[in-house]
Amino acid sequence: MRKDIHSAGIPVLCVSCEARHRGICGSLTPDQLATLARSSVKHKAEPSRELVGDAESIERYSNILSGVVKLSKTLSDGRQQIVGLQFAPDFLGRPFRRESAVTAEAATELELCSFPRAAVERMMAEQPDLEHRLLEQTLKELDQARDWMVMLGRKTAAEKVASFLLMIARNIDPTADPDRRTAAFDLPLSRADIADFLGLTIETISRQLTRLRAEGLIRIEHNRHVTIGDLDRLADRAGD
Amino acid sequence: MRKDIHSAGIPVLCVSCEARHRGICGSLTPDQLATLARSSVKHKAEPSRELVGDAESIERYSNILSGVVKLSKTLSDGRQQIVGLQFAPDFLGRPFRRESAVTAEAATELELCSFPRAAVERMMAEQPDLEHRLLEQTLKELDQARDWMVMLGRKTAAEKVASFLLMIARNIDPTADPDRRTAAFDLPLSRADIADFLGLTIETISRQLTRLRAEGLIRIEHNRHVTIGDLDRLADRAGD
DNA sequence: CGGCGGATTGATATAGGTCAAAGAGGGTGG
DNA sequence: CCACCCTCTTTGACCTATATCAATCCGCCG
Repeated sequence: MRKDIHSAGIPVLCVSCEARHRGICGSLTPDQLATLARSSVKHKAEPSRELVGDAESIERYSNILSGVVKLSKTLSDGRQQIVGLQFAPDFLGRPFRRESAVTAEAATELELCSFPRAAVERMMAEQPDLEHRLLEQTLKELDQARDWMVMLGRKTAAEKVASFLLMIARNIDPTADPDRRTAAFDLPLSRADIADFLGLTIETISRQLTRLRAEGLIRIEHNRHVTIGDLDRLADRAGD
Repeated sequence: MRKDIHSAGIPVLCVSCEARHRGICGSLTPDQLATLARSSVKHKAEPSRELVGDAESIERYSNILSGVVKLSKTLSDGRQQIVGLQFAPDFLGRPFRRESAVTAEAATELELCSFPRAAVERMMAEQPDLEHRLLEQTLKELDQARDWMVMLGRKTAAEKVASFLLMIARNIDPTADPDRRTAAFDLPLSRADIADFLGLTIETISRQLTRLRAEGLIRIEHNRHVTIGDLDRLADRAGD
């Protein structure tokens, strides 16, 4: 019965949706949610599928329901840098701008719930709390971006890789116990992506990972599955 | 007479204030502006004066009226990275958090207009447009941070220095003609600061500057005053 | 079994860091 | 007014972390 009370008037599409609680949809009234749900559509995307191109006009915004999105920028000669990773239930898209400054690409299998730009903008105008949530997420992303700037500018390759593993562990280890000592997960990124994220080359990534493995700090199976035996010990290698 | 019409009801403190137009105060009604002005205070700060310490609680927010603020982070062993520069009429402070994640320090002579935290938060609650402006500024800062991540992760020392000079030129050259070919300004940062900003050492900064000078792309007088003869030619060196 | 896209490993090169020594102003006190 | 000093900057010589180039290797799919 409790379920009925709580989901009264909640669109079917949204009933079991994570974004309704921790995501931006949490700021909407049942009515608004219903309106938005009418023009929204859930869909999936395969790894490496490009969601929004650099300098491409933005016609849809999305919530990430599961998976990881990578945001990247490319210099004219092809050098690439990943400038953000987004996880469920983040909001994907750059409000108030006709075109994106980054390329958004599925890093893993992805489930998205997308809305037409106009619908989101209308909601934003009539529901200030939506803007508030967006501001909160944007501030969080800015804080993260600044942490990464320290990492990019001042950390050694070894520290970068350790920091990266910790960041992933915190964001996608399914065993979401906040004060655990251990973690295990599938890397959402290839070695090439990790390199583009850390500002290194794929060879350096590989060498640092083997070093950590040799020292018994991590285990790697099937190239992608990582187990961290002691998060604190790894954190000591992260530099900050 | 026009002046009278436009400044009707505008607090004396704010009449000639840039932040009332381009800054966040532009979102306030004359009434709200008056209320805020009552608890706000204009003041100055000398270069290298620390405004907000890392992990320090935030009691005041400010508008930057003139000068440059540097935001930095420091690793436990002292390595430092500048993660943001703010110029007039930016809003200074991290909303919705009891403590700052960065150290804010005056890079140059500074004029600030500060408000108690409570006053700003009250305004924010009653005037959604204020949050909107804040969101806009935060998104702008995020865009910048991402550009810098590309710079930190993927550009060479030469490209970093060129990018830095262009960034400063765009932000503080007083001759604010947008489609000019040339620029001149005083560097708001010492070589050490530039190094901390670009993730390099002060020696490398110095060498790259002398190289640019030797090639006739820039002139430097009194260590701080820089003249860029041809912005486009310098932009070719910036990499993107 | 062969081919193919990662990933690892090794040998070598180099951009930028480190260490050390001079300049270059610019303020201060005699 | 000059001599000294202090801080910032430049320049030079050398070193090292990471890039680059080049083989394998490994798992997987046809």
